[in-house]
Amino acid sequence: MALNDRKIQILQAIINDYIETAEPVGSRTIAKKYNLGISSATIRNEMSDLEEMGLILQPHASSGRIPSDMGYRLYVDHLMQQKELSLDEQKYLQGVISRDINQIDYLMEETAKALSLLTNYATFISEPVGQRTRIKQIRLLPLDSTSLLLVIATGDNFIKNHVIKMDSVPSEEKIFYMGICLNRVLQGFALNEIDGAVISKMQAELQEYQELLEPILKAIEITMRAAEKVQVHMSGARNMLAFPEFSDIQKAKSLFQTLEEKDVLVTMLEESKGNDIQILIGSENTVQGMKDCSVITATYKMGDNTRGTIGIVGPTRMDYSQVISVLNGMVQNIEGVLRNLSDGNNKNT
Amino acid sequence: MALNDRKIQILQAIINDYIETAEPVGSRTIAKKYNLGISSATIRNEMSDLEEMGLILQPHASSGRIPSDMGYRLYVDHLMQQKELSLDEQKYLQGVISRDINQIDYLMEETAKALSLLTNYATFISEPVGQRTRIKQIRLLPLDSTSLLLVIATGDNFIKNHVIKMDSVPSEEKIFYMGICLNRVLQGFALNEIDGAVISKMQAELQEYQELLEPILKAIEITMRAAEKVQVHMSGARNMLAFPEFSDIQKAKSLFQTLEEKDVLVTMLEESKGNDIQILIGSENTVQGMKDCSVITATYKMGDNTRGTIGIVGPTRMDYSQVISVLNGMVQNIEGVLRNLSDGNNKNT
DNA sequence: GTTAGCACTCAAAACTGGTGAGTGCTAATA
DNA sequence: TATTAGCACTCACCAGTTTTGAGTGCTAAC
Repeated sequence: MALNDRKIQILQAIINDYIETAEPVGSRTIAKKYNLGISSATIRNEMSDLEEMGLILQPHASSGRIPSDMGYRLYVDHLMQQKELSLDEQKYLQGVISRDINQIDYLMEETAKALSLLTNYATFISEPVGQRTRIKQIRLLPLDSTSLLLVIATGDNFIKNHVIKMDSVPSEEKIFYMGICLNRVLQGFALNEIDGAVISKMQAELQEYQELLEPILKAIEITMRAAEKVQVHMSGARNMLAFPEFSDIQKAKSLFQTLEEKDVLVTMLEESKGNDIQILIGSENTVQGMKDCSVITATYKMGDNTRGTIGIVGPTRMDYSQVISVLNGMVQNIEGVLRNLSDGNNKNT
Repeated sequence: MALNDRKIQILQAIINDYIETAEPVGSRTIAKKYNLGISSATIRNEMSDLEEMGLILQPHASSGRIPSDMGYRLYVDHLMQQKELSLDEQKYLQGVISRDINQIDYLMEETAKALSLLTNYATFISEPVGQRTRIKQIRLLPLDSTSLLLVIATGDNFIKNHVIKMDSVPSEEKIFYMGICLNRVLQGFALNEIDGAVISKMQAELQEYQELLEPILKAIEITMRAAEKVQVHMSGARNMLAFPEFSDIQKAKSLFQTLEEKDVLVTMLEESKGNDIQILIGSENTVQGMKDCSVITATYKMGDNTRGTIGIVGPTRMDYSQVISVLNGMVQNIEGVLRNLSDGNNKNT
């Protein structure tokens, strides 16, 4: 059975209508609303074919049809046309980032909020991550008479701190010197590369402060492990409650459970990293609890190999083309802000 | 009309039953279940009085009674008896924190998760904050040929970083020296105290690096503003969906909206800071969107004046005494972990 | 190949009466 | 005088029935 033009028109009509109304679409509706020049009976015959091909399905015997995941896939891959952002939306996008945001985590927070407001779906976003496993700079600073601060910058200029408590802290100069030594030895290393050889080297360099070495090494391990953990921000989960798909409390609850699991979200974002735009429809999602949703992800870049990912979660009948264009717009914007932030917003103003 | 013993017994019965079942409680139920030695008719008369006093109310003409906010208030203030933690719960509490958590934000995250699991309500928690507006130590570190790292430690050992971009970064020694100067001048100051006098002093000290002063000052401002913003972690919002009170999607949505607003949560926690345990019942909440809920907050301390707050949100018929005992237990635990974390978990092991 | 027409299906809405948990009131009782 | 038994009444809820309407598939005619 061939997927001729007319079948495609009908499929498109069904998808458009269902995205809009969330109600199964019947042949008469299509005949009346989209004047394809054929009668409802003919549409019925075609729909019967489309169902046989697995592109649409019937929730129950005497109801209209809804698109299947496979139907959406066909739509997304071949039928959908890119939507342009409305002026309002463009303006809003600009507005959200025009404020001088200069801390990455606020930028993430604001972006997630804006996207969930703009799309009415749920949004999650991971911060830009590059060479985060590798030590770029490592230093020590005195805080007070019993605490020392360990500062580690990773390859992607991500900074992580750790306060080390001890009985008494050496003088400022000694600490400075220790930090320099530490840095000389460990610069460029990843945590799993710090083996016996490296440690002996450190012992040699820091001979005077043997007793401090152990707590410092432990602090480095803790800090690097923490640095490797990627932060993810989530917003707009409540939007999902507005969709009839989730008026069943049980379904809503299990979706919310998934959305609260940051580890799961990170994994999802990791998996799609690299693709400019990735779309996973319903059952295509590997994560349980997302099988009733579609997830669209977009990757943004910040120089080099430093990247982050944005994900939008909606019902399978989400407005794919709108989400994609908003995401594209937002990626542009974030990249702009990050560029501005990383090469000197301090110079102007 | 006096609130005699019998009335109190009846009120208590109504509250207990309603907390358990979420169904309006009738006179016959009370007569059968709680043998107070009086007939349902007598109970009806007493209930009529209790209603007149505003302690209970009737959802509709021929239904049983439910406690009013005022009724809960009386219960919480005078009738409720402290519940002991079950062994399982005590064990769980221990287990949650026995893992070696050494980053404050993970501790917050884990605590919120544990509490929402343990109580089946929603939990939010603010990190320990003390002298966060005051600079305790300030330093500069070189990151690479075009970026400088500003590190600020505030009075409560909270660390905040900021990467400053510039055309070229001076030598390590010069930066070290600049950092020391900066520290000498600014130590002990709050952002709003850095006035003309202080700035001229800095200009004098850093004469050689006039052109760096402006970006550094700007970075200090940004960083201190960010430091002042208190982080809050939220968990278990989905639990609220399990309660019949929120089976109305609209109500659920507006509650979720409030729970997603971190600023609102911070305000709520701030307002209750200082009180060991604070209970706000239904309409007593100033925050719109929480008027159908009760919020119990507890303050935990970390030496000096450094404090954080935990909040538990549930329906007004929440299990107050259980939540209070769990909160008390958790405060003990957190304080333990923080104490351990701040006076040298690095020494042992 | 297309369409009009018709019998059929089935979910959802509207209506029905019955049930039961609750009330308030009153009169009898201790 | 406080308590209680008894009774009429209310009203949400449930189960069953009917009605409605949007939908289908099939068939015969164009």
